[in-house]
Amino acid sequence: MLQVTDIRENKEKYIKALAKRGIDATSVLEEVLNADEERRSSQAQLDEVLAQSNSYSKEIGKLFQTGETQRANELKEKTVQLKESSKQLNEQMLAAAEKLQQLLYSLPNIPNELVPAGTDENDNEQVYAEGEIPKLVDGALPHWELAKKYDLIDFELGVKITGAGFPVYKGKGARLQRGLISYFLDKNTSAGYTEYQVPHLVNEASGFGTGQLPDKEGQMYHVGIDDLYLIPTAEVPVTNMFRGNLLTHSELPITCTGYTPCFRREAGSYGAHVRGLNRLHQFDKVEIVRIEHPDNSYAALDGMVAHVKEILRELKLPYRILRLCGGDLGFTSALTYDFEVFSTAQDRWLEISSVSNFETFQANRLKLRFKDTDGKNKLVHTLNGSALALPRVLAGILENYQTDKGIKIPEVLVPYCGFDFID
RNA sequence: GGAGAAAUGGCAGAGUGGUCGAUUGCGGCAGUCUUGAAAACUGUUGAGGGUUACACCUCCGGGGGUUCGAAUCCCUCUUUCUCCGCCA
Repeated sequence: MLQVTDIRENKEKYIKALAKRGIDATSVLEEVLNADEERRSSQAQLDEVLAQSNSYSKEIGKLFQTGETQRANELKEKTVQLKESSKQLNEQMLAAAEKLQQLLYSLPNIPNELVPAGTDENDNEQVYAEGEIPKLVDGALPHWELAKKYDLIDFELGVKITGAGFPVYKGKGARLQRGLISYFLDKNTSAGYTEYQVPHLVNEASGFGTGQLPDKEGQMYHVGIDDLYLIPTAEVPVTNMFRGNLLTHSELPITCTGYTPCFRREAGSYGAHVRGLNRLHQFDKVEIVRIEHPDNSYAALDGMVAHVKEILRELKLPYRILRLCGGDLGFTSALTYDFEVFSTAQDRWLEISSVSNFETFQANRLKLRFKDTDGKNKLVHTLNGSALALPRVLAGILENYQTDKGIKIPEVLVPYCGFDFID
């Protein structure tokens, strides 16, 4: 959520920045400032009435103590009217505050200066690429056929017990998944991230905290009877562990990692691009989350990018890094780098990680602050990234490591899998 | 699921209708001492809104009520603890 105090002072900056997302925010921001003005003026009037009322009360107390009941009762009558008007003003103030809140909820984060202008994924800017694209054998298969051929994943079985987008991993396929999760967690913890196991369902307040609610409600599975949401990413429970906290500056940075399944309804897209592991309703992901001092958040973002790079380098997968353009940037993000692995058999890039700095956007909703060295309470910066999302990494491994005899296992994963070849 | 107790500032923990936005301890910050650090001592320190700055307003788990006045009394919800039941 954007900070209204900052909008008040830098309206033009916000209009300019949001234009990068293709949003003309001129009139919305005008409404924001009007609602803010309305809230403040009705609050000021209310405060005045309450101040008067408070001073009467104090006086009445004193009068009773000195036994001047007559005078006290006279004053009591004066407070009746004040009460009535305070009630009215309070309603006015709450209505304006609510309106302001709704307007602010509707506005996405403002992009960082580095974010290129653009409308969709075609305008994303490639900033890095590494790894050789392998030459595959004749008749190389896409991963969904490899999965079937070597009996690694059963998509139909998942359809039977749940529905499309809920695959069943089997045998070496299941073991490879487990190996990847352990490998990722080990990489993250040895880079200093603390491992967490968190709930896979969260309450409404957590959904609001990280920005999934209210604008992306339809993307989460909702358990109505208990009013809980299945998490779309570990980001939600992990970041919300710190909701409402006031940290000391010496506690920063806080770095967490966690493996969770992720649940996404993602309605609306069909065809070859969602075949196999390309898009799922349930998938596994290892996430890294950082809570940072504002001065350090962009250095931290670079550090996270370097960390993910190292993992992909070890896996020897060909990948590239994109800086997302304004039109493709997530609602809550100020700057995002997407990592994509090249799927040779499909001849296309698959997104496997997204690393973002949210600056104060989440922290403002979360009321997650720290006491800085100057004694002032400030909002922290939150960041997170996938390190990594499993299905497409698995797809990339299966496709890029295939030979005419079977599938090789990347060297670093062999100790985690207990085998080096799938045939 | 049933019965009882509780929820207070970053943390711990006093406070049962009127100088209580809250005693105290720890922690934090600043200083003295020290080559430096620790210890000790001194000072300072809740959050939010509002103001150029003050003033002022709100906040003692959430919501509602009683009262001129509520951390304090009443209702309700949530959570935690103890006991019982059930159970991986």
